[in-house]
Amino acid sequence: MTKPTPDPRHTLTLRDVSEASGVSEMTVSRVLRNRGDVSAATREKVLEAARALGYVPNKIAGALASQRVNLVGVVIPSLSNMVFPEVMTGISETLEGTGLQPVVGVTNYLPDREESTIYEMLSWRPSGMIIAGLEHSAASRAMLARAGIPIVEIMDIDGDPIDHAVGISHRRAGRQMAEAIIAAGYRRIAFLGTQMPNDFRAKKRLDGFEEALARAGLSLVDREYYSGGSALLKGREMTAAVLNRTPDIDFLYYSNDMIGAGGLLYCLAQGLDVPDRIGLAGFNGVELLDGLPRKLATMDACRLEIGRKAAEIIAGKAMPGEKVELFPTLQPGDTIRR
Amino acid sequence: MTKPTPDPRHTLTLRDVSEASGVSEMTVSRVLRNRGDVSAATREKVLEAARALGYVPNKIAGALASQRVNLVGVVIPSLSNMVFPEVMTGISETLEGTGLQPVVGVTNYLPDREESTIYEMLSWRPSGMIIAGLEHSAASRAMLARAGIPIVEIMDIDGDPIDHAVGISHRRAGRQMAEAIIAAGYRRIAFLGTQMPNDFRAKKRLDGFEEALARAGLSLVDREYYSGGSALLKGREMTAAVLNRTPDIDFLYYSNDMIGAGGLLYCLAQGLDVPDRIGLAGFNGVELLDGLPRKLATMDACRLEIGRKAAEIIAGKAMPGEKVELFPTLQPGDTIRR
DNA sequence: GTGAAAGCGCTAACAT
DNA sequence: ATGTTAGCGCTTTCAC
Repeated sequence: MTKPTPDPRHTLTLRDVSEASGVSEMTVSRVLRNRGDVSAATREKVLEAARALGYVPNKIAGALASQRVNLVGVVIPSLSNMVFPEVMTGISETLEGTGLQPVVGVTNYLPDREESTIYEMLSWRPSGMIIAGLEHSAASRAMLARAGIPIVEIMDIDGDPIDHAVGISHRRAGRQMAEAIIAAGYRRIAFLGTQMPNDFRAKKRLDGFEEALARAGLSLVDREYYSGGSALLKGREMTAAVLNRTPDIDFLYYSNDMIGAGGLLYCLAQGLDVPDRIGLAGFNGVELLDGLPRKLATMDACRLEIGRKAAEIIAGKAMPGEKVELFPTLQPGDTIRR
Repeated sequence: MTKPTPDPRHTLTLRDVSEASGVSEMTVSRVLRNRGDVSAATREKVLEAARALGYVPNKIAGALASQRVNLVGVVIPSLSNMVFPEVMTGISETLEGTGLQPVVGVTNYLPDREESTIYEMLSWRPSGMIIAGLEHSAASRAMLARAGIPIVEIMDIDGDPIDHAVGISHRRAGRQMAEAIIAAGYRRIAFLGTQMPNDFRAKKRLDGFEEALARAGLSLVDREYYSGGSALLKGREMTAAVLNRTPDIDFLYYSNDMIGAGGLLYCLAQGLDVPDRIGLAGFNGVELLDGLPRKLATMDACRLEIGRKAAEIIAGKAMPGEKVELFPTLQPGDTIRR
């Protein structure tokens, strides 16, 4: 009298649930998707059977049949620098409840990887794509433009978006920071950044920064680049190197908060008078800074808001113009003279 | 004489490439997958046509037909604490070149979200799943066990894996740290952790830690939990609270390096003699510590190695036993008396 | 080396 | 409220 247990090595299909419940495949499908009118009785029978069997629907088949995929591709350069996790939070939060699911791809700032990641993602026919930056290979742009889905380029608005863009002007952010520094009376200003040839946003910030310096008749008195390793440690080392080489520097502008924090710890350890003898500023507004002995000047990159807005566009909750510009706030902290 | 440009609003299919190149769909498919014997001439024709049209294959249809999906589901609780990004790096590195692609889902330590993430992922019929932790809902375990694909539970080995497990013993890690602390002569020891009811690994570390204390006739003299906010700042605040409440504490054991780093900065700012008057230790071995003024004692969680090993199992490059145990090394740094 | 036919597991559209 | 039919865009299998 053994019930014929279904072969556990066979992945279950709608048909199995249909047979187990004595209801047609179509009605089973309706129940499982909460679609159309199904009587409470059949509904119960079906759910019961599906649960008992441990049925997991096959979205591949569903997607092919319905031409609908509830996935949103998200392509970002890195996960390790505190900025993209927060963007992801904004995206996930907003997608929650829309039935859409983010799928993340990381490119490590490599254009080739970006291109293949985009290709790979598009081949799954997602409902939309969110991509960091406005600089992409011609092939990438072409693929995205042809895909027939909403494309949102995030973080940056200094350039021409393929479809939509949500971000800040990094050029302007650099300019603004330079103006604040100059207004505070600093004159011998150095730049310290990570060597990332493909970090176009850092480059734009520096461009804007130097532009504002030039307008004030100033220029950078030194600059230092590093790559790899612990950002905090690198910040220390770079700062030591620059201050040894050019002792009369009175301001250190960092391309991001982590190396800025390293620099700040170094200056404090050296007993330098911050911000009177020397000022410092970073970029991003990472919450890490809240725990430091002194608060580094920085500029909020609007990461959470960017994630939210981008997701809203994909979810059709926003009917924006081509570009959505957000405006970062300068947080002077304790490292710029007042 | 206008060439009939294909409707750009229509997503391209193999058929379009077939017509454009005058080669059968089947042969086009072969070329695009580098399968079987195709003459160099046809090959060129096909690739040319595909490129010209901007064809992107439809993996949904491909997967349905071939019953093969090159995706590996990775389910982790968080992206923001430095530990999982490194695990991801290990996974990506190892999957590189195998044709497999990781797809990440984040659960925020919520069992319900974990369950739905697993369900969602399994419904895409991935080639394997990598999941943080050994504690899952009964439904999650059942789904995974039934899926018929390799399942690797990572980070922890204190428990019963569904299929494979790769990780360290957190219980033992806690024990080891306690033993080192006791051996260094500390006796009034407090614990500081983030309030995460579902962080089972932190809990196991604490269990092991207290077990070793008990064996030495000791017990925690104080404990403090916090949740949310900047970990560095929380570390500061918790440390201040504990030291005010129990001034004669001589050692602070933190559940992770970030709050430990905050505590260390606090102690140094207070002018406390570290490690003689008071010692500190964290957990994880994050590279961030390299940039601090003094190096926090910690224990490497073998994150990169865990990611690599897990991916090797999925990729079939390793034929391991059920559990793969890795052994973290204790890094005494500058905050434990020698 | 190339092509034709069948079908993967599901859902849209149309019955009833 | 439920069932039937005809694909979705590929790949497998087999034929030539």
